[in-house]
Amino acid sequence: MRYSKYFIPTLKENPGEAQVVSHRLMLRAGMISQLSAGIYNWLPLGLKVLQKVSEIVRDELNKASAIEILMPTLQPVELWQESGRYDAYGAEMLRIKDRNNREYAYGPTAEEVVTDIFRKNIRSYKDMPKNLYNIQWKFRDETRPRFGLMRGREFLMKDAYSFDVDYEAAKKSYYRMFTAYLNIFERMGLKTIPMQADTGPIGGNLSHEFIVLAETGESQVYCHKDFLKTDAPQGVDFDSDLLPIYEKWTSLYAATDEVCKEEDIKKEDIITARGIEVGQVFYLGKKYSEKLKAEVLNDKGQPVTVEMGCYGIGVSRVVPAIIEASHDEHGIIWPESVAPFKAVVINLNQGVSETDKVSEEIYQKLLNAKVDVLYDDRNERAGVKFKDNDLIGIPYQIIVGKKGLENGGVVEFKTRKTGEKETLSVEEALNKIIGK
RNA sequence: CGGGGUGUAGCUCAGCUUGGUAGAGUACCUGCUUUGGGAGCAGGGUGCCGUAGGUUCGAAUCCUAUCGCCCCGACCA
Repeated sequence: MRYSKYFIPTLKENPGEAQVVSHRLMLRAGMISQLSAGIYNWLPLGLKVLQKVSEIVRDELNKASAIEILMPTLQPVELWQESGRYDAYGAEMLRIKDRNNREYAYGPTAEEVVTDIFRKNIRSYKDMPKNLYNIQWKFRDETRPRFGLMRGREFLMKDAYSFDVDYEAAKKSYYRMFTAYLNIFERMGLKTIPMQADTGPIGGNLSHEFIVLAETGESQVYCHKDFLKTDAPQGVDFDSDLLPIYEKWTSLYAATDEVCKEEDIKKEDIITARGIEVGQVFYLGKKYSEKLKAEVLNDKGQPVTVEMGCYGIGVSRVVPAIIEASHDEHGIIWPESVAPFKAVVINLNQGVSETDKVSEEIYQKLLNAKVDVLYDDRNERAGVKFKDNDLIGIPYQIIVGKKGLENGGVVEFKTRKTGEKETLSVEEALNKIIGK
């Protein structure tokens, strides 16, 4: 992509409305712009990151045998009346009437709709288990939206729902999602810790919040220090017994400020940190299947009400969470897996035939190698280009300048994360990118 | 929803106390110079001073209402 033909409206100054670092940086990097309270436009750079995050979620869920569907944003309120949540959900649910005065909800979540899909299509235990998910815009009419996308009213959420014939099977579904979540966040370059969460009226202990550790996180969390050196499992066979993985990750202490106990957090090896919740897994039992009569016949030919679980990831919230966990005073530092571009070619002397020629050549070779590359071909001074590119945080910069070309035909290879600059030949610089 | 703040140029903000021609920096446009860390000089204002009433000879400024946005709290992916 040529920067001169693209659309990245960066800001030199901090917008007044943004207080938290991720919000400020997303606005300044031209990723998003605010349309209304808690409602944002996704500009090209922001959209690319959102898509990369979505793709990782999708890929890992598919590996765990979840099946993607797409449910509408608008849901007839009759389903909510049937589940009993029409009144319970309150003012957070945005209600809309159509021209025939029929009432709809802009879905804040989709238990009712997905259960309806299940009950209308699945009749036998032989067709179980099933895990259906979608990545769809949700709306919750928060009384006070804040922190940019971290707590907007409209947000992109991945919500998965498992259906099993009995509790034992439901637990296995839970472990599958639990394990998939470890992999998902690891791939995004995030240090995430599952923490025991409140299960409310359902009871039991099968609910975990996935908390990203970030110095500027919104809430105080406590966890065993060994979590810092625990890596997500690799190459998991999702048909195997996942209980050991689950136990490994839940045996160590981890709790948010809301649920922790005074005596626990004072123990040795427990560290204090800041965190952001990016996902939650939850065993639902028969809460919705009972109300909505989602039943199948078991192997004895008897009808049983199915066991459900729900599993959310705030996809649009993950983006600022990554920024909170990965930035410096110059701007964003994207982990490679979610970066809007893998590399940027910065031509410091646009219009000078030699630098134009070499920059163009590097750009074309990277394109040919299927590298998602940005070419900063703007007619701007070097300083502007350095500042903008550090701000938008693309992992690798290949800097092409007159000086280097005259001085042995070299370019600079800069790693955004470390700030390290290496002087390399064009060939070497290309290999650094293509080889990765 | 309780408490506080704020709305003036694309952005950051001054002007309001004490009413009298709409401002600065930056961005943007033109020209010349410059060209490796947000350049210099010269020229250009792009504005329903959130909106609606009111007071006044005269309102960005005072009064009333209303809307938007931000922050703290309660609440939450």
